[in-house]
Amino acid sequence: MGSPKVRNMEEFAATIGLSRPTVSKFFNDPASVRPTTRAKIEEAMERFDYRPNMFAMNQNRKLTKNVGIVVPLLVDPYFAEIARNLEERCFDAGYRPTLFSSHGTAEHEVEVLENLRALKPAGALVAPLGRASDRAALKKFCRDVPTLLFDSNVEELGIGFVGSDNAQFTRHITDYLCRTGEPPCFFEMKTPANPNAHRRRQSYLSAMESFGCEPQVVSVEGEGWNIEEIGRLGGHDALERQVFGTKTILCSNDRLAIGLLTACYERGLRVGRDSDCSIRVAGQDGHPHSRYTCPPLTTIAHDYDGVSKTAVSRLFAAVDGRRGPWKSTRLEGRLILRSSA
Amino acid sequence: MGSPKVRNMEEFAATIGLSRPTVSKFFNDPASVRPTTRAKIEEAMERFDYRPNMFAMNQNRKLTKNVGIVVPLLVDPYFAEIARNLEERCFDAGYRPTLFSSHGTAEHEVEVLENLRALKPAGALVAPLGRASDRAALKKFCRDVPTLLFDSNVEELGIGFVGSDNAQFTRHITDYLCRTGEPPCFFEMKTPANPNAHRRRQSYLSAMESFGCEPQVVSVEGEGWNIEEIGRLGGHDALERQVFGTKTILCSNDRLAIGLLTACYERGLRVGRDSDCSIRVAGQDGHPHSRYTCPPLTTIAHDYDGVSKTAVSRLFAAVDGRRGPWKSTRLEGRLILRSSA
DNA sequence: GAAATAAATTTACGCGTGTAAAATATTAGT
DNA sequence: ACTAATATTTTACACGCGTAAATTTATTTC
Repeated sequence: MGSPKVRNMEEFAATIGLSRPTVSKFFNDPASVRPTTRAKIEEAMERFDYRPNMFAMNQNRKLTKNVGIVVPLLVDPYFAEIARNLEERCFDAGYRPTLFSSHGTAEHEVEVLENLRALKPAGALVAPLGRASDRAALKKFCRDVPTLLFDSNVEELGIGFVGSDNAQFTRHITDYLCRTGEPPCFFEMKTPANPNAHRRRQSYLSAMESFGCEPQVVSVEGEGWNIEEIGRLGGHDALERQVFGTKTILCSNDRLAIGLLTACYERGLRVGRDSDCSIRVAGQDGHPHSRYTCPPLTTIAHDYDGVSKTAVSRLFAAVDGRRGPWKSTRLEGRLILRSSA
Repeated sequence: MGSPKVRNMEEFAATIGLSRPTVSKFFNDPASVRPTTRAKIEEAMERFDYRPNMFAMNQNRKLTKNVGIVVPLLVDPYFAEIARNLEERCFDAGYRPTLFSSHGTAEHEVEVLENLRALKPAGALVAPLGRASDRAALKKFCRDVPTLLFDSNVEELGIGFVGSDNAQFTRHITDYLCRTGEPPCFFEMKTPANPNAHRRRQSYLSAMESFGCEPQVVSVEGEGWNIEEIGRLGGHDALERQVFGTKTILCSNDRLAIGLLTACYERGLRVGRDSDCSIRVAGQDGHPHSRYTCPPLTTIAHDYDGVSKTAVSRLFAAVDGRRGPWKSTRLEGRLILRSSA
């Protein structure tokens, strides 16, 4: 208990009778010092529970083990989940991940990038805000640190992009909906924060066209990230005014679908594919919560593991010098059939 | 565009013809330098977009504006939400919040605390893991940096504790359930990760006793943080074996309730307080998603704003030297009546 | 306009660490 | 036991910045 406070590596080294650089070498690689000194250091670590200052370490280090992970918003379980997945993989690869959230605004995004740069990261995994992102700041960051973009692509920045094939997502689920019933109407936000939304709408339009169906898009008002509520209110409005031309609704994303499901519930509409149901609702994303809606939401899920695995391995390849040309990888989604559609 | 790279404050100051400390003073307080030099610096900031290294700044600073926020798990929307709330308040107060997640394990928790300490924070807001936490490490941390505990209390550490009055939560909602129908059965995890769960069970037991009702607790198996699934599986099992003695079920938390709701749905049980419903389900927490379950979940919500406001103001009071004796504040929950119970 | 005073700036050192080059200790070979 | 080769440790400087004390410059007073 009576651990005398050892404030820095200098003092710590002194208590053992070694010089600081020797101890520094030990922390960098315990096998690089003589077994006897190593034992002495390890013994001292028990007595004084000293640990080197992570930030001072990285200050003057040539190659750090830091990896920055930036997501637009942590309160969205989708980002929280993929961030957790990425963090774990970095950690297992011997790197030290640090998570940042842009809080949904471009100002925070550039600030976060600036702070991240100060960490001298070996690399970064960033999911940009998209439309709203400060292109110049992002570009400058990518020029300085090996960066792999994920979730949403912005130009051809960094070492590459890994994300989902949104076009395939929408085409696939639209196809499923067409083959199992009425062609779907597309339910989306008028001004979505995420650029993937545009790609999904485009894909819906072209898919419908190729199936020889008449596309129909319902865009609801609403700003910000409280997407479930936007879906609920917009759903009520659309249902009230009967602007859905069909009984099948494909939502631009799961959070919107969750809100719409609630609107349906509140209006006493039975949702599902059974004959006694009056409406079918499908989402897109494979949101952690989609399993627990009622009825459970039919959706097309991101390949979380595939995306994070590919992203991390490609980043580390670049960090290790095996940097190829800029490359974009878009993974296909997996259709999750549940009872909502 | 042709911004010549300025690597550090020294180089930046040189381009203006000033010494570094002057520029340092400027960044610390722009009003502390002569208006003419201030203009020169600001002009140079435009040309070379230089920003000081945040971590180097804090290295030798007497009082930083850093505030560490530690939560057990970011994938839980409850923690994500309260963390966001706290971050915003810190930011608005002129502080620089940094968010850390313990990833649900004690090892990560001590590591996170250690890294946080290296940031030389002015203060910290930490939600400990609870039972699993490394007491000694937490104690040592609290001794060194002004720390306010939130969500779950561990001994009387730091400058105080701010959280919810779990006893009141359970008593209040138990009271409501008793007065509006059958007394509830308590549905919980056998080995919950969060210590608040124990308090809630105790409160349920004493509340039932004081109402003169026979308490009944159903504890389900399951480790880890995939609580919805634990609730769903445990719910199926309990429903199958008919171990719920009543038609009213109070869950230890909302995530468990969400899982139970899904189990009910899958078994074709109508949930709600209407006469045609066979079961009532209530949760506790006011989880961001509880609004969107179906039926919408009756629950008792944390006073998110109250907790974060109190936590932040008390921390800053202590940071500013106005540190009173250790104090615990437990805020009451707000009953949210929805149709599930 | 010189002296006194106030304000701004610079000098010099410190924070806790990494790292190349120099010095020292250890081991191998004879 | 002695020298050469090698492994280990130390010396010396670097990183990007804060800050007290000393110095310079600007402002006020008479």
